[in-house]
Amino acid sequence: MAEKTLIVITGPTASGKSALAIDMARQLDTEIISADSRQLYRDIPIVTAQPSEPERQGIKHHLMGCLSLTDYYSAAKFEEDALRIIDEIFRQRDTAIVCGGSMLYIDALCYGIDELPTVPEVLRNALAILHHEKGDSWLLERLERLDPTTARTIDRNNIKRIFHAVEISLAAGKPYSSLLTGKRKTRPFNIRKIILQGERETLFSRINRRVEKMIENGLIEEARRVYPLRGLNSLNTVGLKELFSYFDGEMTLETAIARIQKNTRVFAKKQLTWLARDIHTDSYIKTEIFPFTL
RNA sequence: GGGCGAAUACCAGAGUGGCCAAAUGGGGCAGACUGUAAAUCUGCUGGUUUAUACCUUCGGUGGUUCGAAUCCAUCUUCGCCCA
Repeated sequence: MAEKTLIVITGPTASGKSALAIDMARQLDTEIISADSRQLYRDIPIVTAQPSEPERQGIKHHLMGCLSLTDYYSAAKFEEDALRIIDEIFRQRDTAIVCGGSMLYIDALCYGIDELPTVPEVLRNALAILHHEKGDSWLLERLERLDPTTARTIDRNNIKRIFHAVEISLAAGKPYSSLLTGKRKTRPFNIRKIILQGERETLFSRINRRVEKMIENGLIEEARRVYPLRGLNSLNTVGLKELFSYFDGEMTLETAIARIQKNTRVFAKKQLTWLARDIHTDSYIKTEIFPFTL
């Protein structure tokens, strides 16, 4: 059996990942798996910059536009889904392509993510109510009792993380920290990672242009359609939340658009920070740097 | 021509004798990240390679004072009002 290779294409938002992936997929006659926590959802193709049918050039795209906005998803699920799809692709071909900018997802796929119990919804809701009633300090106390190790190192202001550590500890019946192995999994295939990089200025102007194009393509209408569901996590997304504020009369359209551009730049910077660390971390994964594509 | 008000760090904007290199917000920069990650959180943002230290800053100049972003005089610019 020939060697199997997974090509992972990543980089900051608007760096041209999708175009490169489609190009490579066509040349290698294979399929694409999206690694993007927002492209997963249908109903929001414009903000998430999902390539249109003609842009896809007949290339099959997995994990894109397949969830409903109310669906729950996670990096662990992504690992599972992506591995399953990759396995299917490898039955026919020697290469598969993963493309996306959700760095946690990509790490989950490349290195694995520790197994944690699924938190029952009843437990999560009950905890949320208690937290709401008793406050942050109560939650921290719970964590100190349930998982002193995590309590010692966790960022005390990051309530979301604290909440998570508590709910996992409760669901597992043991400390959250004890479930973390700190070990990287290896995959039964080669991984070749391609990171798109370029001048910060170039990237920022690409972002600005792309946002303008999204508006032209009907972003406002898209946002308006999902506006009633605005509380959903899937809609806590750059490009939507700003327009929701505009709908609420909190800012002008012009301001909202400027804020989308700014928040997208901030998002891109976070991705770059992640990538910088990624590049400097020892890894058995072969990494190449490519320039932005046109 | 006369009267009043304003001028603060990249921007907006507090501060009205010492606790002020100067609140707060925005913007910018840097970072963390193992189950909602386009999320969530953190640090820095006058200079001096380190600083509980020194230097330079609050429109300009000159004063008062042990001490001034803060008080006085004067000049400049901007806004408002009366002509």
